Amino acid sequence: MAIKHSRQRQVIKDFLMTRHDHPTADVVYTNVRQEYPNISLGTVYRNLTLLADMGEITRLRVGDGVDHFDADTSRHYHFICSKCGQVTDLKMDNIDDIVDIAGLNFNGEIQGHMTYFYGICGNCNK
Amino acid sequence: MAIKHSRQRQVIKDFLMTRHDHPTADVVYTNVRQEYPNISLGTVYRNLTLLADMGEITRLRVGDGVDHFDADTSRHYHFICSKCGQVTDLKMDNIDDIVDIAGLNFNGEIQGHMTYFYGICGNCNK
DNA sequence: CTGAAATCAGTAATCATTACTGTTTTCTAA
DNA sequence: TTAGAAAACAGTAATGATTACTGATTTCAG
Repeated sequence: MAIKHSRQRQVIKDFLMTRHDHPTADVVYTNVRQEYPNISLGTVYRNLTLLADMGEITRLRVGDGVDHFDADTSRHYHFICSKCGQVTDLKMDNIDDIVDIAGLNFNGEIQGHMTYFYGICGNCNK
Repeated sequence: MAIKHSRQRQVIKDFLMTRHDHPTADVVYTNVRQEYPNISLGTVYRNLTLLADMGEITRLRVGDGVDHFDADTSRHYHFICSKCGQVTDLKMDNIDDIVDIAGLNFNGEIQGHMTYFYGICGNCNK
């Protein structure tokens, strides 16, 4: 199943690259729709999954029951506000060494870890 | 809304305390059903949520799209196998200090973090 | 330029979870 | 002990995110 170029996938990725707030599939859909009025929600989901599988974007699961997507594929951490649900990037070093710590007493192969932080964001905290 | 005792809630919690594999609501349902044949799935969900809100059990979100539940409310970390989906406890110290690290350059109040590890478990790795 | 493969739009189906409703259970206080 | 208000229940319908299906359209190698 060789991957062929698709206008829709390009538009989706282009849109995602303009945003730094980790939109959900539905937000991607309604926005991309402005410029590509009859794109279908299924297409958005399929391409987000495809892009994520290809490593061109990242799928984010921050415990709110909805997947978020991020065009920034560099390893970094996220914060989700318990009040407004906003997802923001955190400026901090990677803590990959905790994978080693976790593996010390574990019989199996730990390939990675997922960490996110939660609390009240600056806006909601005023 | 004072909380009243309920036979069903007791049975659910009792069952959860016998398991150390972090079952999902559906697994709780089918098992509790053996001993309480006409308990409803809604009751299981309602009571799992209630118990979690009361802090008597923990709701686990390990990125597989399904909530898992744990009668062990002590702070500890989890590993989820990418192959079989099994969730197991990890024997390691807490790394709460990463909340401080994360908060260094962040404008807002970080209240906690959620971390889970993934990879291939000992069983699947054979 | 052609045709097989990939992708699409639109829609139906799935799956976990929550909401609703009329009935039953719990438990306080009379 | 018992009445009755509040809480919880069983059963079922609804929701919301995501995936699967289908016949039409697009892509692109030869």
